[in-house]
Amino acid sequence: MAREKDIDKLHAIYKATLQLVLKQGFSGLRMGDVAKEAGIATGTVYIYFQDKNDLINQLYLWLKSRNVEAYMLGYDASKPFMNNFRQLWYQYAQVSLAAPQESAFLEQYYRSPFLSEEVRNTAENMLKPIYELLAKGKAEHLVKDFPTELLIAQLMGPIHELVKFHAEGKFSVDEIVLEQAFRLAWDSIKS
Amino acid sequence: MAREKDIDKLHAIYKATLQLVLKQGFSGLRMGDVAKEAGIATGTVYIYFQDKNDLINQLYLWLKSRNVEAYMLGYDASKPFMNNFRQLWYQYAQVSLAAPQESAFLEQYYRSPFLSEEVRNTAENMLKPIYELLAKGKAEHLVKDFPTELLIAQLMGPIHELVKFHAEGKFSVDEIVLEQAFRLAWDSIKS
DNA sequence: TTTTATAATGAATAAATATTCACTTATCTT
DNA sequence: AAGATAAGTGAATATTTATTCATTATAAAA
Repeated sequence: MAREKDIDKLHAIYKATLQLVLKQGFSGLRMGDVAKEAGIATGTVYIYFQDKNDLINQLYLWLKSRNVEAYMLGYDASKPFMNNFRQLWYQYAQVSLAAPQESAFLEQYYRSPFLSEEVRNTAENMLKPIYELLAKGKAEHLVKDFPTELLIAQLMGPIHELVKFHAEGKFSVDEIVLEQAFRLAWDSIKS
Repeated sequence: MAREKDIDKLHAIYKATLQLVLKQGFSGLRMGDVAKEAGIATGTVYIYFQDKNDLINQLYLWLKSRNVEAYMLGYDASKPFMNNFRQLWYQYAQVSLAAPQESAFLEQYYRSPFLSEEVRNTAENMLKPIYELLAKGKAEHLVKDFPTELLIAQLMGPIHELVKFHAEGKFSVDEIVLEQAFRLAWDSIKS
């Protein structure tokens, strides 16, 4: 009973926090600034989050699940390996490139000391379908019989790196480059 | 004339800072702790560094140059492409794996808002020989004629990713895995 | 409409911590 | 050996900032 929490305020806090963290890093993040940017009072932030650390953890989880949802769109384990591989690779790349700052945040904070073990594990679990897909590719002799973790590193690494280049404006990733990148990825792991 | 700065103290400060940043992140870094860990007085840190930000920037530069020096060891642009490529790839991977935390620090802070533009550029320049090597490989038709940045991303990305896995203890990178990783790298970019 | 539980506020509080500085110590020069 | 210059110290200061809390506003339930 009584008044309910406002989902819009929650989202406003998330957005404000992301923006500030990207601009100034975690150490530059002030709860007062978050509140100001979100258009609410300082104390209100503490109604939605226990403390600063909780806020960062929840933000991470929020962004990560939106992210996973986006690149897993239309994924269906029963489809042939190559279809799923191509689709997943492109979607992961495109989603990452479309919001490079969010990707950078997710990448950076996954290893930061701020994330709780629990949140880290939750994020880890979201990669499961990718592991399973590669296992399938190996079983069908389409992919080199190397450790799955190695293959994952080989596939995700270049995308992460490209996203960073792209975000820095050092190198623009267009359609053509994306196709070239996919070719590199596939040439790399195909058996 | 008069007393000179003590290089051992400088290094002690660097080491203390690195250790603390790795454990608690930049936001958890306290100048008092740095001094304590380095076995000197708080004020002394300010004789060696202007402020906290300067300390982080200088630390980055210090680690980066040691890092580059280590993996560039024995590099000689006049040797055949494949020799240099193999050597550089292995050295980069081994150096990174040998000190995964330092590598993580370098990777993470390269994109952080704390690094000054100048330091960032200096770091960027250190990659030049790698760019030149790949350009040579393309010119000799040994490597796919794709943008150099794309090839760099394809080569460095997986190593960075592997180092992270390795550091987390999620996946142990031994001799065999390293050979497999090299094979993936080469299969990927060879023309 | 009244009651009630909870959201929202933001000034005040409580810490935390970067930085300074008056003073001491060490080392170099003459 | 004396003087000069800069390193080294760490308690005191200044500042920044997370968090609290007394109070008010709001929406759901009775």
